[in-house]
Amino acid sequence: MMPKKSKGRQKIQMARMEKESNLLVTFSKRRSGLFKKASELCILCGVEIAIVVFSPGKKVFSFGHPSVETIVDRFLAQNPPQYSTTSQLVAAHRNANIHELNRQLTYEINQLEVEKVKSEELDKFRKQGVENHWWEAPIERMGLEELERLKMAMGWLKKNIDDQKKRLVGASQLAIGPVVSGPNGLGGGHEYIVKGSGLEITMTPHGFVLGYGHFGC
Amino acid sequence: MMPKKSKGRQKIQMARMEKESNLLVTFSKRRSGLFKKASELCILCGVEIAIVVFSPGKKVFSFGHPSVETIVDRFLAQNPPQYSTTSQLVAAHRNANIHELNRQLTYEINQLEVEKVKSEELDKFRKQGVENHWWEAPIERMGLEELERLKMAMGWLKKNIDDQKKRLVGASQLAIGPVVSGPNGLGGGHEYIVKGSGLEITMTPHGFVLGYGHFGC
DNA sequence: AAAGCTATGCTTAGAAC
DNA sequence: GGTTCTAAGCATAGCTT
Repeated sequence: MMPKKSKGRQKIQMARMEKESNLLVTFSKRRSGLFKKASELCILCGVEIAIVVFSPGKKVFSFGHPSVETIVDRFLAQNPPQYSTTSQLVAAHRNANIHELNRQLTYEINQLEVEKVKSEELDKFRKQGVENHWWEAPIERMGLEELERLKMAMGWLKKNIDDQKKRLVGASQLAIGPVVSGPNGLGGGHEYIVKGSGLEITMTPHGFVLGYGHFGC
Repeated sequence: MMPKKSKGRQKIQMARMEKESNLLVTFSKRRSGLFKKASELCILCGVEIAIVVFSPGKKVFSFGHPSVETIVDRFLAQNPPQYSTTSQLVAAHRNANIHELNRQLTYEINQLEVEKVKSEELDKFRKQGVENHWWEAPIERMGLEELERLKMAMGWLKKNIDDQKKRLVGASQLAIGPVVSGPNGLGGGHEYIVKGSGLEITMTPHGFVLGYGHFGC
């Protein structure tokens, strides 16, 4: 009888691994497994997921569908830190939403500029045959349609930002920039900006962001 | 011979599940599995992970160690959207870092106020015997030490924010609020704020945030 | 250190409650 | 809607290359 070639998988203690070499291998394997599980959850249940991992070597790995930024923005918009009683902090947070709008818009505009580069990078990744998960699939097929929606989204976002800026500072200039809050730290007239539909709809209109996952770093 | 009581696990197609009832059950099971995998990766490899999931019902579920906010902030600080050639957008982004500083500080300040409430909520969760994962472990044991570090971090962050505000607008007031950029959209003197060590060190000093995971919503 | 192997432990689909 | 059970599918620790 042949001796067994391997003892197979052995149980391990749930504690930080001692051997650094094992730890690195395990991290790589389990990170891959985690991302695969996430992708399956996306596919099976049609949900949106973002994962950010800082490796033992402090490098960042991320998984996102449709993108980490999309989900993070929505998370931050919906889980704003609770307000302090300090009026300055309240004022700072009121502007946060305008800022998030700015960032979202800028992000989307920049996608136009970096899309080609990213596409090439993804192609390189795939040709190196690293892995073959669906989130590394060709970006090309979502080029045209998304660009069209993006164009609409941009116009819409820009209008909303401008409207909200007018409400906040009474200014009518279209330039995108920081907005200062009024002197009254808790004035009721602006509250709806924080929790109102204006922000939620504007920030993350369903399907209005370029949807693709990205990987590694 | 007894008839088999179950066919056991059956293979499924990797595509969106048809039956909505099955989809909901699968989402719940697999989300739980995903978070468990993440927690194991945290423990075994000592890494930091954030997961945000938007459920089929658009509710948000999150896993984070030490916290979603910590990791998201670091991710955003390290993956800033590429600059557009549009000067307004550049200006908007320059202020983004100050804003992130503000948000981080505000978040940490507010932790002081909400910690007790969260602790009680977690206790309730545990007493309901929902699950028994480590990230739902008692928050009490990290109360004192973290509060001490938080106190230091607050002073440090406040100083940095003030310093950077002075550089940007020449103002010396300590009030936390939005900062306007100079008229020249691409002035070289402020560039270091975007990528410089001031932000990176200030935003996410290792171990300077309240470290605990949170769950559900 | 990255890729493949294999036996074993872990996850989970389907069903019943 | 949640729980529990079962058996089959899947992930992966320890090896080897």
